[in-house]
Amino acid sequence: MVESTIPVGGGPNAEPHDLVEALYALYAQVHRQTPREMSLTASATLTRLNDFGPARVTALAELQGVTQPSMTSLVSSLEGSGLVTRRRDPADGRAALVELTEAGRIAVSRRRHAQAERFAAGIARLPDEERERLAAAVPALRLLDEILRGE
Amino acid sequence: MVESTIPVGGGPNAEPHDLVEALYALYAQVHRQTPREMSLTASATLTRLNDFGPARVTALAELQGVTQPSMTSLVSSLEGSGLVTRRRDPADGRAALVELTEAGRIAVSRRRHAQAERFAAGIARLPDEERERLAAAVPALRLLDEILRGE
DNA sequence: TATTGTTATACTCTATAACTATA
DNA sequence: TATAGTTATAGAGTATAACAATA
Repeated sequence: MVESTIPVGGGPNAEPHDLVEALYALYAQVHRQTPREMSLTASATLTRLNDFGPARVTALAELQGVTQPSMTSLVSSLEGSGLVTRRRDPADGRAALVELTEAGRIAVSRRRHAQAERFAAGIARLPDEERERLAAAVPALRLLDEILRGE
Repeated sequence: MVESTIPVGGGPNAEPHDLVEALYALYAQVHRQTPREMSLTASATLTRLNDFGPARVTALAELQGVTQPSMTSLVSSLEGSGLVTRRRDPADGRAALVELTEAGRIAVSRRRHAQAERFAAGIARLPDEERERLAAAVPALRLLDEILRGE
């Protein structure tokens, strides 16, 4: 069994299985308690555009793990809502650069605000020690995401 | 801005929104990279039935954050696949008790195994220090889930 | 009447296949 | 030919509304 032969690391009982289950449960909780104004892919795409600037449809599709046609459809929808714009890439006439509008930036900020508020309440109720461990693990969570994306 | 006024805790830059986004991104990634024999709700429902035994449609719907008709539809589909059975609750003629079959238990076990395997490969590539921090945060993730559930 | 569950219907998200435009 | 993107179409998952059966 993989669960019992590949320990996560320093934790006495923590195994990949435990981490997956914990993430699973917490993710489901987050998903349920966050107002669903838009899909996970939509908000992740807006966040990406906000943090890293304009990107091509193909790049966004790959980053979010959806197909090109799906991303085209999403971008069209976001464009219709005024959250992003499309413009031609001057360097390549085939490519479309997707860029966040001011309304898009506001939407990202508001969503972050709402999530932070919702979760800050729960996080505040954690024992100090656990809260610190959680904060310390955030970079590892991001790194793991990158690793899994790259493979 | 909430992001700058409500720190998670000991981390220098970690904020609630960082944690939420890291969780979202990471779980979405894991979910995408796990063979999609079934939906998130479906596997969560099977896992629940596996770990806690038979349950009513209403209870399952609430736990997964979907409507009763959606859960009815899912249960019918799982029943068609032979993963669960429906039976009448002897104590209440209106209620249907949903129960995992042997095939269902095998499916849960196999999915857990596949996720752990996929995840373990990524975890193994983390620097030792980050891997240890991740393992140390597992109890906090669980605790946070409980807190958010209870609120 | 209230509760449990189902059926009917529609909308959103995503996928595959076929197509257009540019390199 | 290969790449970037779109259009066309279909399937899965979920929601709301209306209904049936039981308490």
